[in-house]
Amino acid sequence: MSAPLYQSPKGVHDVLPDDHLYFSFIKKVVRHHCRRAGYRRISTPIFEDIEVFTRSIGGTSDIVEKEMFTLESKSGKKYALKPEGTAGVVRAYLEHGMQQMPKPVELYYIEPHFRYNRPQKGRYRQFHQFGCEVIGESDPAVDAQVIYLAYRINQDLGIADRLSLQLNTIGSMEDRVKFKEDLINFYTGKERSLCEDCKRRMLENPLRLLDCKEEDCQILASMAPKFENVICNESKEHFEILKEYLEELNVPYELNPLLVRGLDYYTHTVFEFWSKKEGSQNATGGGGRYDGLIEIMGGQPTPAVGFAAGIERTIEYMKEAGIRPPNKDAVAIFVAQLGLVAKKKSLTLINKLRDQGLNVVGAVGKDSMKSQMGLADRLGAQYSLILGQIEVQEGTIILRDMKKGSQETVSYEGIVDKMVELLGKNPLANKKLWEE
RNA sequence: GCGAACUUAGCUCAGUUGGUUAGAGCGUCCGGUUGUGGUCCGGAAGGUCGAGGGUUCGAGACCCUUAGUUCGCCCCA
Repeated sequence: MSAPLYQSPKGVHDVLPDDHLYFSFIKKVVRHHCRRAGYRRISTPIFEDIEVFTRSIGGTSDIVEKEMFTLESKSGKKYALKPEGTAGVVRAYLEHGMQQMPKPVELYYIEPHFRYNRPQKGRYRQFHQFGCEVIGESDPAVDAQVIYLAYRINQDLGIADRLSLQLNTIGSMEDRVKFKEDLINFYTGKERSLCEDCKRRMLENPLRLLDCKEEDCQILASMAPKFENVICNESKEHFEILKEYLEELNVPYELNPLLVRGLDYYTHTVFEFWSKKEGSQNATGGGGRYDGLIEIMGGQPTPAVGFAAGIERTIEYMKEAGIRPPNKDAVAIFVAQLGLVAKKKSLTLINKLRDQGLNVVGAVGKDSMKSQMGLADRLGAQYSLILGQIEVQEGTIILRDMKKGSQETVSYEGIVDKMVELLGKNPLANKKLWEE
């Protein structure tokens, strides 16, 4: 079957068991750190009224212009699959009156997202992000703590030193409007010296003009108006204090005056985690402050900060770093059996072992000892328990250490306790899972 | 959305200037006599060479179309 009848659509992929080891691990680390910092988990729908996104992200952003998966109901209502997390969280915040909650409101999410763009490695049409939002506090200490949380998660995932934190401030919304005007004024009349891309950038995203790699454009960029001259004092001060906090927290960062983010709602602080390696799709995540967004979405003016990171890209970097997540699926015990009576008896034994919190697999549909042991080996079982007709009669069972290759015949009576002793007690054993 | 490369068994890849029944390694399954794995030996299954069309006596190899993947641009997760 070299050409399967069906395959997954372009740019979307199955998450296979081996990759779920990474997914589960990342989820665990994220939950652990968010919980400790007082965040609570939120999930928003996979699709929303399209305006939730167009209004928040900004009509001229790439995401809204060409990367949204749109849906239309039979009655003509327009929806879009969520391309990022913040818009939906803010919508939920306002819809459920979370303004009433003690401030700041701290929320985190681990969710699939969708963008209709041309797939490449690390850039898919369905991808997963974890992220967090802190709503209702403007103090730069919160920015610092959000950045620290992201950094700390990267540390526990083993990729912190492979990433560099790029940091910048983009001022208030007014500052940026003013700066864009200044830039356009400066470049007007100089279009002839610009490359084709920059001519387009001038109309679509003037801030990107400063970032062009063409030599002529760089010369012009070096003479262009400086953002420092436009930025308001409040934003400058906010940024200065943030940098001090980051130093106090020992979070290394690089100032990057050219860092701008693709979503319109950001204000003041912006940051991204970039790979230290050369490459294009190299940001694992990023975020920033969005003090204007809640008002844009119909709420009271409310300051907020957040960040989000891509799980697929994070996994890429973990693999590069040689990080192997723990395998909670590993089989501890394989139960082999011979004869009908033994098979029947083994079914109960398997369940008793499982109830002790052990991962146990039994042979089903395999009759020869040889193929059963072969299976135990390939499953990577630490121990095999062998129950045959003789053992059933004698009230014994064979316990085989697969790694050592040695085995002994022990009493069937105490085998469950013995296995628990050998493999370590599981705190969840014999306990209702909903009890703390 | 633009430019380019790639696409042969489950996986990683061979396949000489177009020529007989398309190969290897790994993996899978089954054996190497009585109830035992990982090594070794033997055997088997598995491919209409991404799909569709064309050129040719003849195409995995050449041409066109299409799909997917990857790289660059754009942008970001």
